[in-house]
Order: sequence, then structure tokens, then C-alpha cells
Amino acid sequence: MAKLQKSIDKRNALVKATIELVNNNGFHATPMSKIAKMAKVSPATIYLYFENKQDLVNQTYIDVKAEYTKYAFANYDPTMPIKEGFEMIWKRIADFKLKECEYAMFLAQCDNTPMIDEESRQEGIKHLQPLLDLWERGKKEGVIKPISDYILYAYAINPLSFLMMTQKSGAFTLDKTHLEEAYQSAWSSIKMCK
Amino acid sequence: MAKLQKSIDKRNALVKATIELVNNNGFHATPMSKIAKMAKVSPATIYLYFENKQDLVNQTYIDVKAEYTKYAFANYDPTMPIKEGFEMIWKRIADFKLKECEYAMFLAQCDNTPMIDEESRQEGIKHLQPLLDLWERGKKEGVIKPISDYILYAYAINPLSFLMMTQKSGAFTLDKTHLEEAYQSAWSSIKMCK
DNA sequence: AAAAAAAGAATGAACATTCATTTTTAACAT
DNA sequence: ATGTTAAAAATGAATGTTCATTCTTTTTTT
Repeated sequence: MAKLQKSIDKRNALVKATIELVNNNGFHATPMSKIAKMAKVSPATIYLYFENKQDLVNQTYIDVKAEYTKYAFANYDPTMPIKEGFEMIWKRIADFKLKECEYAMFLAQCDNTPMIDEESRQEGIKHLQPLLDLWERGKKEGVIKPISDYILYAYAINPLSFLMMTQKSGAFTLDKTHLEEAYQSAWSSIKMCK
Repeated sequence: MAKLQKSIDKRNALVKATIELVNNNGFHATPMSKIAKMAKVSPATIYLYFENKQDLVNQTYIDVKAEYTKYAFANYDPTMPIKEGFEMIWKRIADFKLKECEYAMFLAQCDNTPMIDEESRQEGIKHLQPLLDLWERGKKEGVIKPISDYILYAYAINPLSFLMMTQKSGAFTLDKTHLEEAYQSAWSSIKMCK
């Protein structure tokens, strides 16, 4: 196998192990030694790929955030009508949060903790732009409520994080019907009332 | 001062220090020694009040969750009409999350991390019953959408956590108008459409 | 003066990171 | 193709620190 590919594989294994261990034990209880073991690598090797533990977790965060937004906008096209475009993005995000549960949980933990450096946090936000653009357009057309993007995100997207967490905790399972109800709630909360 | 009161004060100081340090540094970076120092107490004294670090953080979680729900339902009366009752509870919760930011942040961190024992987590949920009862009644009366409580919570209440976090991060400030918009979004997402 | 509470220092374990070697890679010569 | 070798990558075992917890002594309470 090519040298480069081996390096990439090893880095990916480290990132994956970090996600899994942080999800299950929390940042405070995932030592480098365990990450190394799970990635089948010596502890010392981690330091060939990352500066230190903080750098490892920062980079993991950015990687996962990039996955998330790539997935969210994969089949979105900025020329779509507002309602259709929103539904498409929303359903992709829902898919991601419920199917790529590991990723979504990791993000939830990072986003509610002082675990990630401010700089990496900023880096992670950038990729959300297409959604903000869609809302901008929707407001102009009078389809979307003319309120802060933060409020729109809080109501249209963030609830999915909560639902993902309760689903993960086993408290209940979102089926197709629930998902449709959730979508309707999301849309109701941001669309202009007639 | 009475012995009992002194004990209570000391315990409260420890709980308060825990909240503050965990909020600012994360669980992984708040050693017992710092908690002790901030509470103006010897590290050894912590162990007179709590079994160990895990117990300290569990109890802190339960304390804060109790504060939260006490505040939320302080002036709610189960005989109120649905819409009015919901508005009252919602606004109290909003108040709490935005004014008692320290508490709310701590809860957000606990709720998205494996930092708290499952048992304490269950304990914390209990106090939310009045809201679930209100929804139950609302569904019977055809005022509230007949969907899972988890989905109702995800849309009606949880967005406030997100807004609290962005407000805390300094990204934007919720003023009275925003709050009213947010309330309308919350209500829109759970009320039956006519 | 006995009991309870609190303190500071001590203990031992766990951890992030680095160090000294070993193993692997790949460019080149045969 | 195969052997040679220098550089790169990887390793396991240190290292020194930090931390939760406990121990012994001192202070406070009753």
C-alpha cells in the first residue's frame, strides 16, 4: 500500500477512536493511551499526526463538522424553490443525525462543552453558509419569517440534536411518522403564517 | 452561626464552585483542588460532604435541575387554560435560561456528556411532570398536536438551550422582541393548526 | 475534655508527552 | 530482480507532572 494511504488510514483510525471513546466516556475519561490502543497504534505515534491531545480533538471536531455539512448539502441546489430546498436540507440533516449517530453525538458534546478551541469552533461554523443563504432568500420572498438566523436555526434544526440524543438514550425511537411530524413542526416554526 | 447553617453554606459553596469551574474549563479540567480553593475549603473537606468527585458532580446536577424546575413552575397553576399555562411556563423557562445562565450552561453540558450517572439523570427528569401533564390535557382538548412529548419538548423548549448558548458565546443577544418571536415559533410548532 | 469538623501534607495511581531504539520504506546500485 | 543503506515512521518504555483521595494533626464545637 502506498505510504500516503497508510498515513491517511492511521490518522482516520485515530480520529475514529477519539470519537468513539469521547462519546462513551467523555473527554475527561479518554486518555491518549486508550485512543492509541483502539487505533492499534503506539501512544507515541499519535504525536506524529497531532501536536497534542487538544489538537487531536480540535481536528476531530473540524473533520466531523465537515462530514456533517457535506452530507447536509450533498443534493441541494441553490436554485431550488425555498420550501423544497429547505425540506431537502432538513431531511438530509435528519438522516445524518439519526443514522450517523456517532458523529452527531460527538458534535453535540463538542458544542456544549469548553472542550474545543474557539478557533476550531469558528472553523466549523463556516460550512453552514448555504442554509443561511437559503433563509436570506426566503425572507426576501416573504416565505420565511424575518427573524434572526440564530432563532431560525434554534427552531428548525437544533431540535434534531435533542431528538438524536433521546433516541440514543433509548428513551424512544423516531420512526418515519415521527420524522414527518418533526419536519412539519420545523417548517411551521419558520415559515411565514398566512 | 448554627452548625447546620455553616454546613449548608459550605456545601453550597462547593456546588457553586463546581458549576463555575465546569462551565469555564469543562469537567476534564476542573480538579478537586481548584474546587476546594474556590470554595475556600481544604480538599479533604470536600470528602466530608461528598463521596468522591463523581458524587459531587451528580449532586450538583440534581441540585441545579431542581432549581430549574422549581423556577419553571413557580407561578403555574394546573387549572389554567392550556395556551395561557404554556405561555407562562415557557416564559419562566426562558427567563431562567437567559438570566440564570450559569445554571443553564451547566445543565447543557451535563445533558450532552457522559459526565453524569444514569441514575442521577433519571432523578433530574422527574420534576418535569407538570409540563407533560399540561401537554396531555392539551392533546385531549385538541389544542396541542397529538405527537410524542419528546418531539414537543424538542421544539417547544429545547431551542431555548441553543439560544442561551449562542447568547453566552456573544454571537448575539436576545432582546424582548426576539424573545416574543421565539415564543411564537415555539407555540406555532406545537399548537394544532386550524 | 471528648467528639466532630476541618486542615494541610502525603500517597499512589494515572496520565500526557518525550526519549532511545527498532522497524519500515524507498531510492539507488548491482 | 536483489541487496544496500540512509531517511522516515513507528514503537515501548521512561519521565515528570497532576490529580483524586487518604492520613495524621490541629482547630472548633458542645
